[in-house]
Amino acid sequence: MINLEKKLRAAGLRPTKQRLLISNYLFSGSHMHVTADSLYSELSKSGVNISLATIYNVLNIFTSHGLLREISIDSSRSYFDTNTKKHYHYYYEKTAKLEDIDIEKLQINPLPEKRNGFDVSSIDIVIRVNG
Amino acid sequence: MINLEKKLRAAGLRPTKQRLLISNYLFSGSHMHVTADSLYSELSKSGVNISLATIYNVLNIFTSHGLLREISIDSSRSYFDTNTKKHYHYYYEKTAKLEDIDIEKLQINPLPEKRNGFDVSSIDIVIRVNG
DNA sequence: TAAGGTTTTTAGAACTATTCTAAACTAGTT
DNA sequence: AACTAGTTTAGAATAGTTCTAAAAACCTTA
Ligand SMILES: [Mn+2]
Ligand SMILES: [Mn+2]
Ligand SMILES: [Zn+2]
Ligand SMILES: [Zn+2]
Repeated sequence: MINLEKKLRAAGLRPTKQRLLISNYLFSGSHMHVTADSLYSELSKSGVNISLATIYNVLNIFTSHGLLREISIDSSRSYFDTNTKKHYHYYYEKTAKLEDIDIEKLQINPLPEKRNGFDVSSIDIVIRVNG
Repeated sequence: MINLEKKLRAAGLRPTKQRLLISNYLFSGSHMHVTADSLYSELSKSGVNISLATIYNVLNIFTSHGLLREISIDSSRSYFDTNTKKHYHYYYEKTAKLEDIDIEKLQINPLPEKRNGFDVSSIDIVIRVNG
């Protein structure tokens, strides 16, 4: 968890108790996709009680500091992704779960870089499957 | 507007006054992307007063009957697209406006058809530009 | 290590997009 | 015209998220 403190400081964030607990959940294993609610209830389940306001604060500030990426999948809630590298997603409609697609697995031609003089800031691909 | 009545009947929907007015706005010109709120205020502006509840009802029922397609761009609101053919989108972040990308303009390789035994139900691509 | 200023956390209120409720109205059928 | 099922509506309810402002924690400096 000392490396988590470094990670937060490197991002310009104070390593508070709550941020470290959330980081420990999000960044200690493999990549994951969470919603505010799923994060809140997973932490609660394991005895970590952090207010929902803080969950939202931390998800938003982690996102604005590049530790998370926000994904629009469903207009009723936000997903946050611990994988901040470029990649795409499968979305399982029944379970509402996401799965990463490595960027090399899907070629896009031509890869757009500009449109009407504006830079492309991201390319979001979601492949929805009926399962 | 007689063709709009036919269009609604063909979709299995009663051509009520409100549905015809909304259809006239949505389906008489070229394709467009609306939110419940933009549709409500555009209609109001032109003197067509339909309750917001009906706007939502109609957008949802048109979507479930294949006359519209719902797009997730922003977790804070839903967009509805009068273009129901397969296509992709540019999203202008500053103006929050969408622009269609013809499916032939963007090649995806390999085009996924299945994942873990589940059929692909749609492929959503959004290219965000900073303008 | 103790202040002291600044940032963060928190409970609960507020906000906003959307859906629900149930009563009034309308469309299609006989 | 009367009947029935479907639709519209205002307003209430819901749910995800943000705001407020007071208390707590963090970090710098002495
Ligand atoms: Mn956010
Ligand atoms: Mn909907
Ligand atoms: Zn991901
Ligand atoms: Zn479109």
